[in-house]
Amino acid sequence: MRPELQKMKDKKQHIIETTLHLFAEKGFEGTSIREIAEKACVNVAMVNYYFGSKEKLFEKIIEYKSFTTRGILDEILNNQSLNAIQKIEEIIDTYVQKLFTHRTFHRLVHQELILNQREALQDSIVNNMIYPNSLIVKTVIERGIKSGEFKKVDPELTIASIVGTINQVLLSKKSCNKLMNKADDYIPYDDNKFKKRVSTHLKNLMHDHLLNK
Amino acid sequence: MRPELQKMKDKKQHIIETTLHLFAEKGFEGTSIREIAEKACVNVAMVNYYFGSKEKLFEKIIEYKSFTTRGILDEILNNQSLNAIQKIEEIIDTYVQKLFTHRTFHRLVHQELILNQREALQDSIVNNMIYPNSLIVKTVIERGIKSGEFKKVDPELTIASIVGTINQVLLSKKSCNKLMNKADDYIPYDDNKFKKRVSTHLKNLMHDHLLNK
DNA sequence: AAACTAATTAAACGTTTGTTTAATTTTAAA
DNA sequence: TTTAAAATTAAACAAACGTTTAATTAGTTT
Repeated sequence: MRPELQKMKDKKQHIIETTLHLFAEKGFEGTSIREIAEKACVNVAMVNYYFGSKEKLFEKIIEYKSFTTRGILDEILNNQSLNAIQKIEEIIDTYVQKLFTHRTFHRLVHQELILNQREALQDSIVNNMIYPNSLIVKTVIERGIKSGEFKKVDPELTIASIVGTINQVLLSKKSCNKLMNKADDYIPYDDNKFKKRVSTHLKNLMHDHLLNK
Repeated sequence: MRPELQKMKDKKQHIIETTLHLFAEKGFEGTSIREIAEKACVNVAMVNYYFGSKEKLFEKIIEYKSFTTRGILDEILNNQSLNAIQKIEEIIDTYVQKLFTHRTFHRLVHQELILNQREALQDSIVNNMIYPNSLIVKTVIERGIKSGEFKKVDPELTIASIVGTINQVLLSKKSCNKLMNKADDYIPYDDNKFKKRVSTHLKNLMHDHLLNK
């Protein structure tokens, strides 16, 4: 029973990965189960056999993928050897790294947030993914303000500026390339120099904005 | 023929407005023509009679709505009585005002950018809406740098920070309220105090980031 | 008032959708 | 090797989809 169960898990994961990319490219409603089955090389019925329904498959994707993206920020928050601005820098590096690497998943999450469908799923995204992370960053900023290391900024909107900048760049390859004066076929997200450029900009921005001078 | 044509135009506009909200809430594929017809109180066939197809209706919405959101930034750029940082402040006010007011439309645009469907439409959005505006802001920043009023920042990513911050807040009511510690039924986008808060934060951020001290 | 065009309708078109069924094959345990 | 459960399949399901048709009503022009 063991190796069989393993195979099933592989197949389930394979369907999840395939569907993630299809959903991110074409949207939930824009992707048919037959399309998923074809691209994942499984029978149409297998999707419902494994996941129950298209919507439950969606929820499984969010659940499965958000599990892999958690818990790194906590370490930064509690790292005693870093001062406030160093923590912010670490947070920026972490966000850039994570969001760039898992950009397909984050596109899907954004799609789901923008739409007013599937309220439970939206709640789960906000409460389990977005809010806990924001809270950690907010704590870092507020402690920095309290200790006098930071100016009295707007903590919540400062977070929005960090995450929003990255999201703006990840939004679409086409709009990113146009803004950056790159060729249409350039893939900025695989370019480490570009990643570095984004995190450098954000660190400069936060230095200017947060530090008392 | 005059009043009849007028009536038709009203009906077309009415369908456009109705569809805009449906598309923004449920997505293009998630909205059926029958739903549109019902909500707009017209016969199902009228949509195809007026617009030819669902996709052409989509293009008309983008075309119609982007026409109403153009040409304000040019005035700021060419206003001789403003210095560079004052122009940035005006740009921030304009962006906050415009994006908050037309947030339904901008959600739709973002959806379309995030998806890799309908390439022509995406091109049109990038080339006719996003790029021209970015170019103006970029020019303001670059002139500010040249004149010594601004530090040598990354112009493109500074734009991403301005627009990205606003978009982050506009992304979803739920995530915005959670981040801002507001009640679930609070509508931040209709609250002028919140609008003011966003533009104040952005002006502070840009002061810190751009100005030579 | 007649003639013509545009607007509107209900009904039907063929596809595609997500899902289910029932039969078959594969797999692991007895 | 038999047996029972799990995995896989092709086929079918009703419902919903975007779109078209053909008939009717409304409006304008002559």
